[in-house]
Amino acid sequence: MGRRLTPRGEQRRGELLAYATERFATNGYHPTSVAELVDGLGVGKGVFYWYFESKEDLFLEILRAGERELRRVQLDAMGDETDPVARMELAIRASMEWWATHRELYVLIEFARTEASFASGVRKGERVALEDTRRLVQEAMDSGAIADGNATVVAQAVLGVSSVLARTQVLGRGRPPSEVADEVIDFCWHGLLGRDAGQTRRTA
Amino acid sequence: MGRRLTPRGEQRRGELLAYATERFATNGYHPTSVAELVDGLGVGKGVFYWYFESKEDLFLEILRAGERELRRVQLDAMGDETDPVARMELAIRASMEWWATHRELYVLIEFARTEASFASGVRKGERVALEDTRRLVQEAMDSGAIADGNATVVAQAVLGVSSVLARTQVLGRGRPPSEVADEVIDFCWHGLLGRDAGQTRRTA
Amino acid sequence: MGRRLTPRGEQRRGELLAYATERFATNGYHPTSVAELVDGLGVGKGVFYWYFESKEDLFLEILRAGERELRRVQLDAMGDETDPVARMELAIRASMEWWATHRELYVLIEFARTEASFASGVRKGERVALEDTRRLVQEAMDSGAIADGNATVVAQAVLGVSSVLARTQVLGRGRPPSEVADEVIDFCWHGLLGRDAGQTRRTA
Amino acid sequence: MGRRLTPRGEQRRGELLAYATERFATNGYHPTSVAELVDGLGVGKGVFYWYFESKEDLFLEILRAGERELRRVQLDAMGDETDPVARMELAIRASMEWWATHRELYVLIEFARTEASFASGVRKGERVALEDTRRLVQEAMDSGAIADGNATVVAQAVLGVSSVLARTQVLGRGRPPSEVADEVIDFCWHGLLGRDAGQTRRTA
DNA sequence: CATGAATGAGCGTTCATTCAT
DNA sequence: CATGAATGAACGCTCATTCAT
Repeated sequence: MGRRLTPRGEQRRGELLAYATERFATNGYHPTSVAELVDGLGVGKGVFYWYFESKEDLFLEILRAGERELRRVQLDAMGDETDPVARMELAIRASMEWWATHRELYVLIEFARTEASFASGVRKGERVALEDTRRLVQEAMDSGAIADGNATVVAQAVLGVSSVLARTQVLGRGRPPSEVADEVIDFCWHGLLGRDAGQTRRTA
Repeated sequence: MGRRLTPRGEQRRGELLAYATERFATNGYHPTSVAELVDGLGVGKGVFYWYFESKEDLFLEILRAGERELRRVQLDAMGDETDPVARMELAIRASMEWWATHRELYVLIEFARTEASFASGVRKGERVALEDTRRLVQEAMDSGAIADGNATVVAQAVLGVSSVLARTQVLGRGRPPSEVADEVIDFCWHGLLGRDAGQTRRTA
Repeated sequence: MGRRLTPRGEQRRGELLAYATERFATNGYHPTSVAELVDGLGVGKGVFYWYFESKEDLFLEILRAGERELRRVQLDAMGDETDPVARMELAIRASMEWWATHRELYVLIEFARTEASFASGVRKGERVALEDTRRLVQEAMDSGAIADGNATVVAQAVLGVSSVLARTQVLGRGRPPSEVADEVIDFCWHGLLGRDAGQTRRTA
Repeated sequence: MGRRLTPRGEQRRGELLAYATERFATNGYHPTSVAELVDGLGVGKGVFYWYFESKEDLFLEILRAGERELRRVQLDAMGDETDPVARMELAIRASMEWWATHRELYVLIEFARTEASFASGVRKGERVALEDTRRLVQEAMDSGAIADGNATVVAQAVLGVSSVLARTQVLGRGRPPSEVADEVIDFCWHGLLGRDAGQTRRTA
C-alpha cells in the first residue's frame, strides 16, 4: 500500500493493528476472521482493506513491527557498554521487560514458524538475533571471559533459556521480568552444577 | 469413536495419521484440507470420517500419540537408574534421539500452543513433562548434588535448552542427536562461566 | 478438472452448462453470479465447483464446445463435395442452421471478444474458421471460378455477411435459416450490381 | 446531471471520458473499476461522481457520443450528393476513416450488445444506421441501379461487410482505411462472381 | 467399509457509491 | 470543486461434513 495517511487514518490503522494482535494471539490467526476484526471495532469491511492489502499482509506487519521494536529495545539497553558479557545481560533484561508488555507477540511468532508462508520471515528475524548473540559469545570466549566452545550453540542455548522462561514465568505466571531475568542469567552463567549458583550480582 | 478395527482398518488409520502428520507439519494445519489428505492417499472422503470424528479429532490424536510415545521413550531410557542427575541426562539424550526421528511433531506442538482449541491439551502434556523434571531437580538439590534454587525454574530452563537445541541443531541443521545432547548437558550443567566447560564426559 | 463423472454427474454438468449458457447470453457474463446459477438449478454452491474449476473455466468450456460443434457441423455438411464454391455454400447453409439452434452462443462469442482474458481464445477459433474459408476462396480463384483478389479479405467478407445476417435475420427476426442462407449466398456471389441478382439456384 | 460546467470542468469531464474509453476497450467494462479510472488520472473519487451519475452513465455517454459523431461524419461525407449508390460509397469511406481513429468504440459497442442493460440503447442506434442504409438501397432498386431484392437484408449485408472488414483489416491489421473501403465496395458491388471484380473505380 | 456427489455456512476480498471535511 | 475515508452488499470460492449408493 504505502498510502500516506492522515492522523485520523494513522489512528485507525493502529486500532486495527492492536485489535488484530490481541485476537490473533487469543484465538489464533486462522480462526479469527476479517469480519470479526472489523465488527469488533464497529467499522465496515472496507476499512480493513483500505489500510491493509490482505489479512496476511496485516499479520506480517504485526510481526515485523514487533521484531523491529524488540531489536531497538535491546540495542538501546546495551547502550555503549563494551564488555560482551555485560552486554548480553543488559539485552536479556531488556528483552524480558519487553515481552512482559508485548505478550501477544510471543504466540504470534510461534504460530508464524508453523506455516510455510510466514516461516521464512520469522527465521530471518531469528538469524539476526542469533548472530547478534553469537558475536557477543565469541568475543567473550576470545577474551577468556567464558570457556571456549561452539559459540553458535551457546548463543542459541542462552536465547532458548530466555525465551522459555519469558513464556512460562513472565507470560504464564505473571512474575516480574527483572526477577526472571536474574534467573535466566544465573542459569546461563553457572548452570546446574556451578558452585556459587544463586549468588550472582543483582541488577534491577 | 473407539471403534474396534480390523487389522486392515488399523493400517488405514495409521496411513492417515502418518500422512496427515507430514502434511500438517509441512503446510500447516489450517491450509491442509481433508480433501488433500484423502486425495493424497487415493481414497474417498468417507474413509476419513470412518476413522476420525473430525479434522480436529485427528490432530489431537497425533498430538496425544506423540506425547505418549516421547514420555515412554524417556521412561525406558531412565530404566532403573536412581541418581537424579544421571536420570535427567538419560532423558535428555533419549528425547534428542526421538526428536530426530519425529521432526514433524515439533512444529505441530508449536502450532497447537497458538490456538485456543488445542492449547489446553498441549499445556497439560507440558505440565506433566515439567513436573517429571522438577522432581528430579528437587531431588538433586535435596541431596546437595546441585545448588539450591527454584526447582521449577531450573527444570523449565533445562527443558528450554533441550527444546531449542533440538529444533535448531538437530532438526534445523541435521546434526547428530548424541552430539547435540552433549552440548545441552554441558551448557545446563556448567553454564557459560563453569570452569571446566567443554570437558564433560562424552557418552555416545 | 478432468474428473471422471458418473452418468448422473455428466447430466448435472450438462444442466449447469445449459443453464449458464442461457443466463450468460440473456443477462451477461459478469452480471450473472455463480449464486444465481446454482439457485436457478436448486443446488448448493459446492456443486458448481465440483464440476468446474471457476466461473471463467465454465465460460471457456461453453465457448470451446460451441466452436468445436460448429466446426464439426460445417465439415459434415461439406462431406466429400470437391468444388470449392459448392463447399462454401454448403458450409454457409450448415452454419446458418446451427446458429438457429444455438442462438446463445452468438452473444457469448461477441462478449468474449471484448475482454482481455477471453479474447485470445476467441481469436484463435476465428483464425481457424478464416483459414478454412480463405483456402476455399483461393482454390476458387486459382481455378478461375471467381475473380482474382485478396483471398483473405474476400473470405472475411463472406464470413461477415453470414455472421451479420445470422444475427439480425435468423436470431433477431426469427426468419428460416435456409431462406437467409439463400440471401447470404446471393449477396456474396453477385453483390449489389450483379446482373442476375436474385436468380440464383435455390437449395433448401 | 446536465450540470453547467466551467471550461476547466469541461476538460476534466473530457479526460475522464477519454481515459475510461481506453480502459474499457482494453480491459473490459466490468474489470475496470472506478478506482482505476480516478487513480489513473490522479484525482479523487469525488471527481468522478461530480461529472457522472454512475459508472453505467459514463459508459452510456461514451456510446452515445460515439454514435452521434459517426452519424455526423457520414452525413457530412455524403454532403449534397444525390445518387444513392454514390452516397453509400461516400458513407462507407467516411465510416472506415472514422473507425481507424476511434478503434476503442468498436469493442465497446460489441460489449454493449451483450448485456441487457446496454443492449437496447445499442440496438436503437443500429436501427437508425440500418434505416439510413435501407433507404438508399431502396432508392437504388427503385431507380433500377441495382437489382431488386429485400432492401433491408441487402443494407444489413453491406453494413456487415463494412463492419467486419473495419474490425479485421483496419483495426486488426492496421491497413489504410481507404484501401479497405475499396475492398468493401468492390465486394458489395460485384460479389465473388462479378465479371469485373477488382476493376472498380478507385477514389482516395 | 468405501465412494464421491452434495451441502451451505462462511471465508477473504472487491467495488460502486456516499459524504464529512 | 475536490479529497479520500468509509460503507456494506455482493462476489467468487473453500471446505468440513453428510449421506445415498
